[in-house]
Amino acid sequence: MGMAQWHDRTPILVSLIGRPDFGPALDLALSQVAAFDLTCVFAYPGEERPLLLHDGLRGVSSPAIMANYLNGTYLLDAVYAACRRPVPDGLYRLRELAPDDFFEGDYFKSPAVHPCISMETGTLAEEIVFIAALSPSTRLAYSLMRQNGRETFTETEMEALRTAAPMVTALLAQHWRSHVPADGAVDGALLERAFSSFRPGTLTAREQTIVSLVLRGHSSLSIARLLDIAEGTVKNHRKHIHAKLGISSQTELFNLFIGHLIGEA
Amino acid sequence: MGMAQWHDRTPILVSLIGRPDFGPALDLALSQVAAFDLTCVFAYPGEERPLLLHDGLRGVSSPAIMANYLNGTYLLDAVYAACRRPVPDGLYRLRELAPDDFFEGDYFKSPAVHPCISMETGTLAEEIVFIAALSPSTRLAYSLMRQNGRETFTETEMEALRTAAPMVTALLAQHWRSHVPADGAVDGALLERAFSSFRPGTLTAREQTIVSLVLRGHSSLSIARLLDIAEGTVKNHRKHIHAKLGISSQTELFNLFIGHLIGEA
DNA sequence: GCGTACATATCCCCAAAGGGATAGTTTTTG
DNA sequence: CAAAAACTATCCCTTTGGGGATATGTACGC
Repeated sequence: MGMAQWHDRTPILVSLIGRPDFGPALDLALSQVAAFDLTCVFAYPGEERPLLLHDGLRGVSSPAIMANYLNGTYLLDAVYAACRRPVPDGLYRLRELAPDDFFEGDYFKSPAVHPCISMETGTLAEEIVFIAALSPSTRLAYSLMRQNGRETFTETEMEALRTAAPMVTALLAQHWRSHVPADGAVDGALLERAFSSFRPGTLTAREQTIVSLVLRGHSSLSIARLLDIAEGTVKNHRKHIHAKLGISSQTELFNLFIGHLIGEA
Repeated sequence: MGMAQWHDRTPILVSLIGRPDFGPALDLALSQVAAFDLTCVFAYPGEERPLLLHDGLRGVSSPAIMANYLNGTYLLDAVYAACRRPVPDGLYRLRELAPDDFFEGDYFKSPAVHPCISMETGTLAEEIVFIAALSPSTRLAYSLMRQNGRETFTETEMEALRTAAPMVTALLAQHWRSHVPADGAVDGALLERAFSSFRPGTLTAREQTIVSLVLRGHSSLSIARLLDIAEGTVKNHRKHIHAKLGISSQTELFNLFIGHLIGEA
């Protein structure tokens, strides 16, 4: 069954946390426990679009299909639904996660939506997935797939993979934690407090509003639309802000703010 | 023997990497494999003074003795010598590491130098130590100690601990890597640490260099002059960085980094 | 009433960043 | 050794930001 080999390899996986070859190494180590053909890791952060964190699809899924999936068809994915439900950390068969009629529906059969299932070379024998929580609202999904013509995973294999699951989910979370935007951190209370304690008195209320929007990543045009004023007005405000703070670029503004954040800590 | 319990607990240890309760949890998990009374983790970075990273000494070592050790008597320590030699990662008995006359020398017998050995309550039955490399010149040492009146570690216990050693050393390195100033980093400031822990694995070394310069406020031209490459090359790197991080502007890069800073706190 | 500060808005010009495409050289890695 | 990845470089074109100058409306206080 290969559990001994699995235990032998886990220390190596731990040492590869945070390194670029972690994904391939995880594939390799798990292949000692049970055979599979394709893998991938997606993050489903909050209500945002998924991120492809690891691509073990061997080029079977075209870039166009992947782009489709990331742009919207993921909403129809049973794995996505499970991550939103959410389910506890562990190993799941796709058949368990999917509604009864899933495999009869348009999604599964469409050749243009799923990055893994619908490939030119045929259909999948089975997909199983490790699900790991990164935060209350973010889940990682590590899929193992068997291609057409092969058997489904036996219960013996599943049992061995289930034994490995606690380690797999812990590894997934540790390695990819820093690759996924933190839970609402960018508009969290911490950031709010940092904004309001940033140069109070020097800037007018309106200017503070504009600074906080700039720091959140908005362009002048985007700010103008948000506040329902002209783009030129926003640019003018930014000009005044720069003059007051004694800086001459957005970059310096970010630097001031980073210094402010660190100084507070 | 407890190897089954050990394997059960390692996933929890992995999930605690980077969290404050990792040290105690490691002590607890290893105590299932073999009994011991006291523990501690030191880092020996380059040629600098050691750092006490984990204190499982239960107050047996006085602050004064610890200060002495950190200030200079560590130079006489056999564990320090082993880390400077250096020895390969693994588990060692202190008796193996020490020169033959070590236990007869002034160091071992002095009541004022060793943070663990010389305590009021008596002497040690034995000390064993896991040594893990953090970098070519930095080693971590995780000591397990049995107090007076107990037996030394049996060969059976040592064998069990040696089986666990690859995982233990990998865990040590991962958890405490960010606690020890990077190799040759002059100041190892907060900001430096934040830069180096920003999306590891996603970006190449060169790309990380460019990101850190951009975040410091440099323009493409300024970076080009600093690195003595063409401005277009810098712009190209930035293009690739944006693609990898899934963003499309400097502003978003700053946002990611601010989120990273806040997320770490 | 008048000055001041603030928010709004427009024009022009230049510097910088973003992005597609392509390609030669070096380094890493299997 | 051969393939892959990374680093280097250039061309061209669009979008965004930065800054000078200027102007109108509005709210507040003296």
